[in-house]
Amino acid sequence: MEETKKISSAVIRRLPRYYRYLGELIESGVQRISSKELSDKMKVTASQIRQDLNNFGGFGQQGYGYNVKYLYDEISKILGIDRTHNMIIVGAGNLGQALVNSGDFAKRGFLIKGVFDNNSALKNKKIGALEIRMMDELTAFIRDNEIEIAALTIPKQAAKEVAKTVVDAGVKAIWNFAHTDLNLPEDVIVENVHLSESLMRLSYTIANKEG
Amino acid sequence: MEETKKISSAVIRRLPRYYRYLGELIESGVQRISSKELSDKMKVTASQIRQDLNNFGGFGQQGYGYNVKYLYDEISKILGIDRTHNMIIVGAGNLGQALVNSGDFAKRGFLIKGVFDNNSALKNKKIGALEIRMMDELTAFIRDNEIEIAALTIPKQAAKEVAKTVVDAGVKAIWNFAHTDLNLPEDVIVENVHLSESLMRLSYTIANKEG
DNA sequence: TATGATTTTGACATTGTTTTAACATTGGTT
DNA sequence: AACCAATGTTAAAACAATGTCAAAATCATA
Repeated sequence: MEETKKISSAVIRRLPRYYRYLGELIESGVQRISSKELSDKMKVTASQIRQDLNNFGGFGQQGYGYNVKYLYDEISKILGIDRTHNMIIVGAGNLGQALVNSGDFAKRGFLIKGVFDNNSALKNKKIGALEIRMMDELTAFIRDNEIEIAALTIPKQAAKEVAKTVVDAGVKAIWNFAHTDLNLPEDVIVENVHLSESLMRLSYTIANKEG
Repeated sequence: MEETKKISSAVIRRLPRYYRYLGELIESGVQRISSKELSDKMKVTASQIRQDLNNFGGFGQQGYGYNVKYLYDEISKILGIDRTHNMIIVGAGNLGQALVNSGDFAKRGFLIKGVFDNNSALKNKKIGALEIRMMDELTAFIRDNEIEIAALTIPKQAAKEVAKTVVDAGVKAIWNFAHTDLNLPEDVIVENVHLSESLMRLSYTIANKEG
C-alpha cells in the first residue's frame, strides 16, 4: 500500500549532511531557517534543498521557512536513526578499534555490542569495556544479541567468507571496509567504505588541477 | 594547449574500481579482457565501461578488447598514482594509527612521512617506525618534506584551524576524516570521509527496504 | 597465407535522471 | 486587511547512462 516512489541515492547521500547542519543550528539556538539561508551556509542551491525535502513531505511553511528542530527530527526518522541499531565489529585491528572507541556512533544510536577477531593472541583482551571475542562465537552472538549491522574491518582475503557467515547468522547490513566487493545476495545491504579509492580520487584531483 | 573537456565526477568515482578489478585480473594472469566480460564481473554495463574509458583515450582494440596490463597502467596515470605523494597524518588516535599501520597506501605510492598530535603525552612515542610529532613542528615539517596531502583524523572542533594551518604551509590537498566541512579556499582540494554519514545511509537503507 | 565470419571497439543517438529555475500559492507579519 | 517572504510544485535545462551500429581487427579454416 505504501506509495513506492523510489528516492534517488543522490538525495540520500545529501540527507546526513542536512542533518549535520541542522544539528549545529540547534546547538547555536537557531529555531527557524529558510532554504535560502541554509543554501548559503551549505553551498548548495535552495532549490535543491526544497526539492530534496519534498521527496519526503512538506516540512516547511510558506512565508516562514523550516522549523529547525522539527526538520531535524523528521530527517532522523527518514534516516532510521530515531531508534537504536545493534552492531558488531569484525576485525580488532586499528581500524576496528577506532570504530569501537569513537563515541560518535553510539551517540547516533549505533550500539557496538561485540568485537571479533581470529587472532587468538587477542583472546580475553579488551577494547575499552568490550572484550574481544573469537570467530567461533560469531554466529551465536549475532543471533542472541539481535545484531543488525556488521562492520568488516578485516583484510580482503577474509571478507567474502566472513560476510557470508554474518549474513547467514541474520545480519541485515554490512558496513564494508575491506578492499573488495562482497558478492552477496541482492537483499543484503552493503555500504562500502573504500579508503584507498577515496585517496585515489583525491590523487586524481591533484593531478588534474589547472595551475 | 590541453583540451579541457571536463570529466564528470561520476566517472572519476568509478575509475579506482576499474583499477582494482584490473589489478586482480593481472594477479590471476589474465592478459586481455573485453568490456562485456568486465561488465559481467563488475555488474555495470559494458557501454558504461567503454564510455568511461573513452573519456581519456582509446585504450582498446576492435575485435580484441583491452590489454589488461596496459589499461591498468594507463588508469594509474590518469589517477596520478604513477608517482609518489608525500603525506602526513594529523591526529594520532586510533584512526590515525590505522592509516599509518595500513600498508595499503604506501603500496600505491602514498608515503606517510609524519604523524602529528597535540597531546604532549604522546611526545617521543612512536607508531611503527614513525615518531609522533607535536603540532608546533607542523608548518616547518610540511615545507621541509614537500608534503602534498594532509589526512586530518582529529575532532571536528580542531579541524578548521588545523586545515588552515596545513594549507598555509603548502599542503595541496586534505583528506578530511573530521565530521565537519572545512571552508577552505576554492583551489584547495578536499576529499571528505564522513563515516557517520556513511552509516546513516546504511541505516536509511535498512529502514526503507521492502520486506 | 588468403578469406570470410566473428568479435568488439569507439562514436553517436536515444533515453532517463538530476539539477536548476520559475512562479503561483499560502500563511505569517505589520 | 494588505503585503511580503518563502514554500511546494511544475517546467526547463543540464547531465549521465544505455543502446545501437559501422568500422576495424582478430580468429578459424582451407
